[in-house]
Amino acid sequence: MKLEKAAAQLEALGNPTRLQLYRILVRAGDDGLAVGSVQGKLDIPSSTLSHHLKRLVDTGLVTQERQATTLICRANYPGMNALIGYLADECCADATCAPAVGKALA
Amino acid sequence: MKLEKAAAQLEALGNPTRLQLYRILVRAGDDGLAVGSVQGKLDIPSSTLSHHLKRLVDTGLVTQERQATTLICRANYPGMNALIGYLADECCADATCAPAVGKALA
DNA sequence: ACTCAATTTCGAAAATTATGGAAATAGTGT
DNA sequence: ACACTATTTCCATAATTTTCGAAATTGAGT
Repeated sequence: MKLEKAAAQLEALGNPTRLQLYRILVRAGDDGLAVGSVQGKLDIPSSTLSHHLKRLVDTGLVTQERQATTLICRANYPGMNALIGYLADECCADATCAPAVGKALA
Repeated sequence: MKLEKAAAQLEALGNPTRLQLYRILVRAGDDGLAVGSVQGKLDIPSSTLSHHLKRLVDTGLVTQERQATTLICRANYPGMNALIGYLADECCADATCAPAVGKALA
């Protein structure tokens, strides 16, 4: 993973609304969630939500799939895993940070 | 870790210059690096660097320690580990993403 | 073609961030 | 106190991000 891409993903997650949005999608699991359903949970105008969602999609952290008129959104786990891997690599490049990663695994 | 704090840390890392800066500090290891040395590696004005550095310190990703006139900066591994743990927890809350975390461990 | 529902794009205002030169500060030695 | 170096703060400007109402679009059904 290139630094530029990692930075873009980190920036995408580095906004409380978007991080919350991402959390909601993670918790929705493989079924995903329609944009409208997410809007109900976040209670923000649809155009604002659409912009945030686009950011997450553009950076590869969320995928979308059409089902009739609704758009199903899903957290893109491989994308997140790549990011976590990048951070862990950066972090572990010189020091031992296995404990925390181990905790995440458990 | 609270969502707000995680978002602040992610935002701090979500800027190419700051991510690069953090990388440099990680690679410097436990000895840390003086602000001036970092400046030499990044080649940006000192005031700009100081602003970015402050962001990383404020969010708990970097620590500083005075040594005579120079300020030694160090990557704060526990801070990063907590962030990685948070992301992993969010990610793993509903799906299995052990493979990537395992990879980070290896 | 028309209508309805879901979602995005447009356009514009407010807020925040990024950048860096110049001045101020802090620390050490003389 | 003075000089010197390292770093930060002050200040302003440019750029980007956030926000959201209104209009446009997309897709399905009639």
